[in-house]
Amino acid sequence: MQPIKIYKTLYSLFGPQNWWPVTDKGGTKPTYRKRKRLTEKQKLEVSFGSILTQNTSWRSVMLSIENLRKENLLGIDGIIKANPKKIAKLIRPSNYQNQKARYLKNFAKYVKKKYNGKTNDFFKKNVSDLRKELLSIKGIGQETADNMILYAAEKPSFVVDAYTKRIMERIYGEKFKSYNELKDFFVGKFPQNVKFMNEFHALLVVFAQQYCTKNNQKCRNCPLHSECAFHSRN
DNA sequence: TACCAGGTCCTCG
DNA sequence: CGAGGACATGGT
Repeated sequence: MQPIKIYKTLYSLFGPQNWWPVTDKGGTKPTYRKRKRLTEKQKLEVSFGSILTQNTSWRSVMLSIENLRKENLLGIDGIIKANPKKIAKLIRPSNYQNQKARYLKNFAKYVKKKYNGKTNDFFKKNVSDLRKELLSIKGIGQETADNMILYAAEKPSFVVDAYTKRIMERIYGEKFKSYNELKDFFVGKFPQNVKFMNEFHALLVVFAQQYCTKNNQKCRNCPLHSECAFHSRN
């Protein structure tokens, strides 16, 4: 089964996901809504969320984001000035709070230093350069970098996460040793446009959570059941 | 109770 | 390089 067919099947089942959830003007929490274009503030919120959601459920991350907003800390300058312990306390719900407080500061300091705090200028760069710069920041690994490129900078990039790995290894019946090996597998197999890549990744997440679970207890009603190598073997 | 959740860094071989 | 440990909360 081609990746494009996986996409079509999941899309017809779940519909558009409209990622990444962000807070609208005057709102108090991130929501999934259709939006034409992100404001600079929203791009920053997506960036922070990308870091906070590392190995953590989105539900917990929302609490952290709400906490940060209450203290007016969803901005470059705010994070730079804030005491690390204060940040850690606010983002505690999303786990690894001390580490992630550092990561947020690293990101903010980088944008401040290299782009005078203008997140928009940073995200205007071409994908290749942007990715390199993101990866140079301690706390931003490959997945977080791709995530920011796709959902904050709104440029084409394929995000590989634990869900993607699990799904693909089951469907295709082969192991992918590294992040890049899995990413390379998809090269040339689907359109390289933002909308498609945005929805594809989001759909894979929803699919993994609802059907392709770790304990494979939900295989029974799986929409990709018949074309899954894992299922065929069992 | 244990296990998992939209990873990354560091160290060691 | 790639494996293995640290990080260290909240939900089920």
